[in-house]
Amino acid sequence: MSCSLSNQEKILHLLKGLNNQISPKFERCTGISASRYELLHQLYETEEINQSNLQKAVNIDSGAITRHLKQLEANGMVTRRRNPTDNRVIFVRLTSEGRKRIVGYQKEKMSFVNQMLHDFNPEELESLLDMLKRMQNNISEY
Amino acid sequence: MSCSLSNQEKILHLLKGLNNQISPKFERCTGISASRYELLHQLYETEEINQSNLQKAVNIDSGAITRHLKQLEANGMVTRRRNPTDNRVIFVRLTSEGRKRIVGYQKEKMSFVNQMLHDFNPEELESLLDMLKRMQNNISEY
DNA sequence: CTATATTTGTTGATGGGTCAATCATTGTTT
DNA sequence: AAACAATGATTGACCCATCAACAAATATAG
Repeated sequence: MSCSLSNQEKILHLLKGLNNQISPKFERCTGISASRYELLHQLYETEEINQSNLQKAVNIDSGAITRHLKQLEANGMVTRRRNPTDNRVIFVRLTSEGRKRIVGYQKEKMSFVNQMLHDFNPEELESLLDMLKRMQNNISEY
Repeated sequence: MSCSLSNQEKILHLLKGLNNQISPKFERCTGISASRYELLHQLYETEEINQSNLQKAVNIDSGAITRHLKQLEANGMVTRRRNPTDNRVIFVRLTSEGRKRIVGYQKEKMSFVNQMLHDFNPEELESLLDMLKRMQNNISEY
């Protein structure tokens, strides 16, 4: 990119490019997409959860949540059942197969993220975390 | 996301979530997608350029470059012509209409990015830039 | 009790990226 | 000159997100 860009513009450009690199490399490294991984990870930590809360945790569209879960269900990684006391709600849980598979994904994911941040010290990690949160907060208000 | 995540994992989650927020909001704010904007901006700064160099500047797949340019061409924003001395190469330039429109996009884009980073001081901007570059470099080697 | 509002989840359409295969053209090697 | 390699661009397939519309169920207001 041209030198005529401000730092703010460069930051935007880098965020976009970084994400475009992360997506396919994460999937190649771990064998699963980032959103699928997050869904499974959330289910690993919570015995059972409804789709609405999963959606809030993973932070993507509810339509996308449904599609992911349907495919994970077809793959035998999760099960879904309707809440008998509120038929709007669908509960989701990991199958034992899913519980087994998440362990390998976690290792690969840690490997990937540690590589990405291998030369960051703890202060930098805290600082980066803070800045990312602030940016997210700043554009939430848009 | 659960408190059981390390800072590295939180950073990855935030990067992903941030980008998912930036994409639609950038487009809503400016009226054009981020990649289209970058393509047009690159053409604004260079009288004429081939697609291969555009692809390097904007950092997306050459197939995506072709698709974007074909639509921009259909919209009357750019023109494309084959290099008479090397028939593999296609040159692209902004039309006068495109040149006119980019100005408005630039203003809106600056508005968007200034909002996103409104509470960052110059040291933080430099620091963030440096960290994003290092992450990009770290995963390039993956 | 009825009407209205809200919530949860589903589906279709769309846009944007990657991956891979392909074609045409040019460059390099033998 | 011919064979092979590399380059630039195109296209198809696929994945993933958003947006919007919708249906069913529950909650709330009157």
